[in-house]
Amino acid sequence: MQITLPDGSVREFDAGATGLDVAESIGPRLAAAAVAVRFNGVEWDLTRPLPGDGALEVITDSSEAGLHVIRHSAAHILAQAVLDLFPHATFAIGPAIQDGFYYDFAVDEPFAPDDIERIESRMVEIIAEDQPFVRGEMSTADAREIFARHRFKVEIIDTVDESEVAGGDVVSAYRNTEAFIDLCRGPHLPSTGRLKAFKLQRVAGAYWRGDENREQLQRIYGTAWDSPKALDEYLHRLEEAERRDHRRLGPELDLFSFPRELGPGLAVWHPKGGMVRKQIEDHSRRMHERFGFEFVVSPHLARSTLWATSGHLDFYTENMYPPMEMDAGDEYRVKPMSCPFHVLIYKGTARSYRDLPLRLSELGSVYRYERSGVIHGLLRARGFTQDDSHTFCSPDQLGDELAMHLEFVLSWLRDFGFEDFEADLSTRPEKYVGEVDRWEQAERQLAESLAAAEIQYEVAPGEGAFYGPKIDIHVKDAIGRRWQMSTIQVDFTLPERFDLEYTTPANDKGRPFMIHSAKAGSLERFFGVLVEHYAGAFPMWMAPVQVGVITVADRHSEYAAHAAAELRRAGLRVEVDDGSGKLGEKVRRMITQKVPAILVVGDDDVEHTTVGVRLRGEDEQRGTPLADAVAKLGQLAADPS
RNA sequence: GCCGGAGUAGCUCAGGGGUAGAGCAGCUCACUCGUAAUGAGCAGGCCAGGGGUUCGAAUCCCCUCUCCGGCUCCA
Repeated sequence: MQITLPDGSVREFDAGATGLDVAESIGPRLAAAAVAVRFNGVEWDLTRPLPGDGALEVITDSSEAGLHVIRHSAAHILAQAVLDLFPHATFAIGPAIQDGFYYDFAVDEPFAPDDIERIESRMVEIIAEDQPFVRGEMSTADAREIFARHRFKVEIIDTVDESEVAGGDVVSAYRNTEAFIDLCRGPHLPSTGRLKAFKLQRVAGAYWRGDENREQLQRIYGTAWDSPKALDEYLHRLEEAERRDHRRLGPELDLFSFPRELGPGLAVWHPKGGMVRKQIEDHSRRMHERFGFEFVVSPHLARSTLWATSGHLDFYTENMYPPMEMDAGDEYRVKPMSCPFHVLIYKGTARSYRDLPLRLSELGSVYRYERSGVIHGLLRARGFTQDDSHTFCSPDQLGDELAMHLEFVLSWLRDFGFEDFEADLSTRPEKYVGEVDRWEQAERQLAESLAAAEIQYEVAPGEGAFYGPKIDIHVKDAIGRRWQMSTIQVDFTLPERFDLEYTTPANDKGRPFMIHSAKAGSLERFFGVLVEHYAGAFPMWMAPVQVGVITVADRHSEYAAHAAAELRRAGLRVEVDDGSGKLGEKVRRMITQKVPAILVVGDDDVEHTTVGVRLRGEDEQRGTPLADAVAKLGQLAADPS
């Protein structure tokens, strides 16, 4: 048979040749790294005979697809180990995921930490035995018999049966011992011995099929890589992420805290964190002003009837704090969003097309009753402040407005050191409100604005909110993690619900579009991500203390105060340490507090009106004239505007 | 909310039925020093909260709260 290789060449192989045979014919190194192949676009086991002529690509162990194969195989070995050690256990599903894999089990008793060690040891034995993964196909009827004891597998077989896919009554399974077989589409490693680096990480509860009304299973998470080195690097990345964790750096750098007395998810910002927040807020206001927004302010409470009109009581109640009964029949709710207030500002006057677009912006503090298990530091709090804006525009303005909002968001994110963006365009879901042609206009114009901004994006069909399509912008942080903060959403509902109108040039009544947009998302989450992105070492313009002045000895205090005054006059935030500690200790404190610029003053400096300058990550420069240092630091501390 | 783990000084942690320990941070004193930890002393705790078992509980048991890892959800 004839196999076309990735380089376009065609080679002749005997019937029944496998992907491994083809890989070996190309070269031994490739064959050693191969974990599977892609045959005519379909992933295929390395040792499975190829069915005839076709194009073949080799999937190597370090590629994304290869790691997927490795992790999926690791999941099978995990299941085998668990079924060996826990005869009453039954297994559900075990996919490969980002960086690893998991498998879900139903067991009599939840796994204990030392169970995980035993399971890991058993996996090591299975790997040492180098059992082959043997693929087989069977009818769903036979599969039902083989897996009769495993109720979740039977349920999976049932859904295969119900599906309309061609050949839907045949399933594949992989067997690596007489005792262990698992339903699986594949492909897998040729044998268990090819799993070279894995580690079980933790156990957690997880609902069967992700449905909280169904049985909760025990999920074991693990990670697997193509080599011990890659595994080590991954574990190091995890440690690095832990070191940057904003919940750890927050208290260390005295930025914020979550006093128990306040309740879960409610933070207080300390002076240092508050100073950084002020920089973010100031920048937000500058940017909003530049992009043509006006500033509004709304209260934290409103009558429940407002939330009934807006629809929040229908679709958002479980996230709202319970009502406060005032006088008879007068009930209030704390706001979970600012939109209805801005809508009322729009509605406060008869609007003409000449008023549009009307762009309203607010740093609006909102409170959402998040379920206790989901709270996560500043990244998911119960009280937070959104840099919220609502733009009201006519249909013909929508395209330009969306493009402007996207430009705003991208420019905002770049100012905070994010360069790598991806967007999701979420389109009309099954349950939606509004007219289809408005949806289509909005979706088309969102897509056009993304294309114009040259942002890579994916369409998430049906993932839009019921009230309109949206763009979510994801950024990649310094250690490669993705965060979603900014969002641009078109809304058809609120203008309807509040019956918003404007008078058109033809003296008709038009209904405006409404665009919700948050650039930072919430100041809390944005700040939390920034802390982790910068590992607490904020760029100078944001740093709570921009310059630390340190004395060599007590007799330099007066000169240090003079230098500090000069720096403050230049607009810099300065902290002086003229304590009696040793110089090294004082420098160390400034460095661990991530102060970006350190000035040291001693005898020479007093004599020559100079300072020793030490910038973050650079060597010290002694004898810099004070005036030069002030000028230079002033420049370095300039904000992005 | 659910499953699992954990709460001992401001922080990081040791102790594990017989009356509370270290390092760092803090305070005081000495030292006056040129770029990542000077020395000594002092102070600091209802061992998360409540209930139980016991002659005796930080320690064992039960309940609650909070935090951590997930599930679900999300700015």
